[in-house]
Amino acid sequence: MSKQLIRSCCEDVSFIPDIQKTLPNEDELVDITCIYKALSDPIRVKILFALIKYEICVGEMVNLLNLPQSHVSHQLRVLKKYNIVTFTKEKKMSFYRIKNAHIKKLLQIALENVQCQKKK
Amino acid sequence: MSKQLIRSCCEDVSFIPDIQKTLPNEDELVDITCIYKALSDPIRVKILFALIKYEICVGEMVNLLNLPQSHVSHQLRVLKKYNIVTFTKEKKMSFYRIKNAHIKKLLQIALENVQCQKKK
DNA sequence: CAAACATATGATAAACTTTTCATATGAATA
DNA sequence: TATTCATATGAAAAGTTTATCATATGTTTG
Repeated sequence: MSKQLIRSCCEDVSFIPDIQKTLPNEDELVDITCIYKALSDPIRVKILFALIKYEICVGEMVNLLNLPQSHVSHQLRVLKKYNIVTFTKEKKMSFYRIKNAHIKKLLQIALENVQCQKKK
Repeated sequence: MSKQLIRSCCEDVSFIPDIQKTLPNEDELVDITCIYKALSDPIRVKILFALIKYEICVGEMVNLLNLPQSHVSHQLRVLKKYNIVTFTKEKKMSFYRIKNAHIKKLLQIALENVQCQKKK
């Protein structure tokens, strides 16, 4: 399934220009990193797995996670800042959901990887 | 394409038991978080994008990234610790590669997301 | 329009990460 | 076997993130 990798070694002919061509540009790298940073906390990941099938208000997340309300709000702030979630206000409440299908896919693949590794 | 989300609100009937059933368990959550933590630094992400098509020795990464060798080694240590990369020793050198296809997919999807968002 | 409620924000201490320099390890070659 | 070279490790300063408390904002209902 996986293609043969080219070997780039500091002693041989340099592949560095070829490698450079395959890399995302600096802005893209930073943006990619921000997505992963948003996903690198267990509370935020728990919130996100909950949001795969449900649209949830902050009070309900507080009940689900058993954490102080301000802590939940701060975590949601990180997720908003990095464009991972969005929300709708309705009555006094804010209902959060995952912003797009890529994010759901990232969650699903990481879970698959973890479950796969466990088997070995 | 995306199914309708169920709305869970702290004022109505509680969906919390249903939500709990959909969540990964605590160990899985931590392991998932570790993958994202490993990917949440621009230098590590740059190394990983390079490793998608190439198997690269430490010295060559130093040339590619223009960073002190010890810095590159420390970053590789993080990637090894979280099971993102593996390596083969040959002569004096260590050649690194991405551990599995899930990791490559995570990189590809985050890049797609970033490129998609930019268009909007 | 005042009280109550849901959510957001700010400040701060504690915990963790990143980066650097110096140095250790261990393999290969002279 | 001594030297050189490639990589890894350790310690420490600087920077970042998380968790908490207190409080602010803004909407709704009495």
